Amino acid sequence: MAVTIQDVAKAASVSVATVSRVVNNIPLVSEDTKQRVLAAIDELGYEPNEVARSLKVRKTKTIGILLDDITKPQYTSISRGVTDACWIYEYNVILANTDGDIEKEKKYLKVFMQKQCDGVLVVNRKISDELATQLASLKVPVVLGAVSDREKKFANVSIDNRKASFEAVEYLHEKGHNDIGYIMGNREEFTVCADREAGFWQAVEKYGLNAKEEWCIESEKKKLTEQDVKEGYDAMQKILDSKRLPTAVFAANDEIAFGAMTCIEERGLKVPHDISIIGFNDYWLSEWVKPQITTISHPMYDVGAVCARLLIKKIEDESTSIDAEDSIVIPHDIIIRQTVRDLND
Amino acid sequence: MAVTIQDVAKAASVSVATVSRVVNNIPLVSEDTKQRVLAAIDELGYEPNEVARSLKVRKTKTIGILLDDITKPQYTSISRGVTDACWIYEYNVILANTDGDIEKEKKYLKVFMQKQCDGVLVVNRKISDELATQLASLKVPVVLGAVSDREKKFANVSIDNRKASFEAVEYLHEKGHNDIGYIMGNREEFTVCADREAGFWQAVEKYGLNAKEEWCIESEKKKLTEQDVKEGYDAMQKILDSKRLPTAVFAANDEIAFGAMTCIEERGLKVPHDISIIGFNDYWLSEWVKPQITTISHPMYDVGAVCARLLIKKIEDESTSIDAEDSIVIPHDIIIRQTVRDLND
DNA sequence: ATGAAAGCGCTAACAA
DNA sequence: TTGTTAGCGCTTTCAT
Repeated sequence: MAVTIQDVAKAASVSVATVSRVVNNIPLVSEDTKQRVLAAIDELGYEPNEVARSLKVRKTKTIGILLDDITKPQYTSISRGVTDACWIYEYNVILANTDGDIEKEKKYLKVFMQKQCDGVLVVNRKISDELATQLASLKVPVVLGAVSDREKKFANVSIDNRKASFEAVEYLHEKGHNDIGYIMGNREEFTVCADREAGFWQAVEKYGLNAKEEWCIESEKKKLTEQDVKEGYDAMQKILDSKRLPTAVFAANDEIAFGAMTCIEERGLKVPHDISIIGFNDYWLSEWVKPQITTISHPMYDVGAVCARLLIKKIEDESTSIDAEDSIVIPHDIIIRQTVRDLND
Repeated sequence: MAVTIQDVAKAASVSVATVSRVVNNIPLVSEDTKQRVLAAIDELGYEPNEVARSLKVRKTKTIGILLDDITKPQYTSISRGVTDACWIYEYNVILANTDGDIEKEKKYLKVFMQKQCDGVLVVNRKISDELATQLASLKVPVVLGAVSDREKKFANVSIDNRKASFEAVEYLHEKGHNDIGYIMGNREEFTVCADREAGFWQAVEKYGLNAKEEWCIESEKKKLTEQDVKEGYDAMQKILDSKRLPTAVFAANDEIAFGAMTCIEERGLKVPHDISIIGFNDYWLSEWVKPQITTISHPMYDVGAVCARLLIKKIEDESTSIDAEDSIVIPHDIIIRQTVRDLND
């Protein structure tokens, strides 16, 4: 049987109220009794029972995080950012992998509520309408990480994917590329892909680029578990089968870019001599493969940390405004390495 | 104000005890009242307050997991295995990244206890004596994942690292390699490295191999955040600077192997023609780089899942035996690919 | 400055 | 089969 506040009170010959005061650093306790209580706490090895405290104060100092799959590098970094920020504010995080399965999402959300989480973070490939409905019905703050809902009802923190990919294509254009393609994840399933695709087409239009249909491959894949590298490899096969080739291809992420490059080399072509590649996310691998991949940075750790901070702020401010006005945009960068050839030379 | 069991009782015109019975599926409730209660629950949207329940039953159905850094691929997979297993048994996991910092470890352990976690999982590069002391003083079950403590006091689940690396070297020997080296993580800081090194020397001794001192590089690095690839690259530089070269090098993990291979190629040598490489862990990358890396599989997902299962078993069995008798060994395999040359041909 | 006491939402004897 | 009631360990008025 663990030692309780009662035991401490008895040992220090004070009331439980007094012990509670010293534990919570509430003034109004004479230095003398405070020391007596502290001594008793120390001697008995008393640890406050957070469960009892939570029940009383109706706050658990824990947040739930709904995550597609922590195994995907992007999500891993985000989760690290989240836990680090929570560590600072003394919150705990309950982790839930859902694989984008709405049933799991609902179940976990229910658990979060039963466990009286103070808020929930969602880091998903996309926010389905059904999930949005669920989230809207919660009585605690919600923040989305690296994703946004269709209706923009929830606060989210993310980079500007549309703008970033616009800039990537603009960069390609500056380097003299006018025949370009892309390899994208499934637009319906991955919100970031829809955004990145939009930016792509926006740049194509603005600069009058030539993006033939057979150079633009959108993945069918729905599941997150399939290997992105393989996907990039397969997509590039298709692109290389077309009669004319693009001079550059924009990949939705670096793993896809890597797979695409592998395919290109296997077919006896050279990157960037024959085809230029630009990736996305700046995965550590990109610096180590040959040639090093030119890409867009995506500071996921920051996304996670800012996410958590925003959520905690909402929790503690009791500001019930669960709308996108609080959304935060994290800056990105273009990382120039070796996979884009300058055609102007 | 959330709806409580009281509200439901009132709405269904029964006592709270009855409501509690139907919520917890305790028989002895007439079908008739049961339906009335269920209807009331449904209508009011009642969700049981787990915090109150936990306080009463002295079980929280949550476990704490102390993790070095979830960002490292090995640990990521383990954590996924853990959460998946917990999902099945309806446990929740509170995640703590400690970076191997004893202060953080102590702090988090304290939090785990205050939150009344039912058990704790430790997935660290090593169990320091101080951490072992802390763990031993807990009144809840402890299980170690992919690591063991010096005194083997705690149950752990892991592959047999010593045996696996013995087999790796044995394989090298079978292929005609007698001049071999290794690139290892710091033995003091990483328990697996100490084990893998032991297996290495055991094989060297058994087969009378030649493992020159300058071919055996042990990393100085203490921090987990430094890039393994870079480490492998730098270590290989040193090896290639020696007067005579080994015919094969055993790398402590695939990232190190990859870095080493990069270095070898940059110096104008070929893998496996000039130097063979064998890695460890079977990281996804190994199948995609050229040449594909021969390696030892390390099913971390399984380690995590089994870990969690064992911990939950201990929790629910109330079996207070916190000793290594419960330890579980996960099987490994050697994955033959393209980086080991057969010198017998 | 300190204590008494009510109660957070739930479970589990015990009674009826 | 159902209800009454006493806590679980803590915080927080309200008295003193």
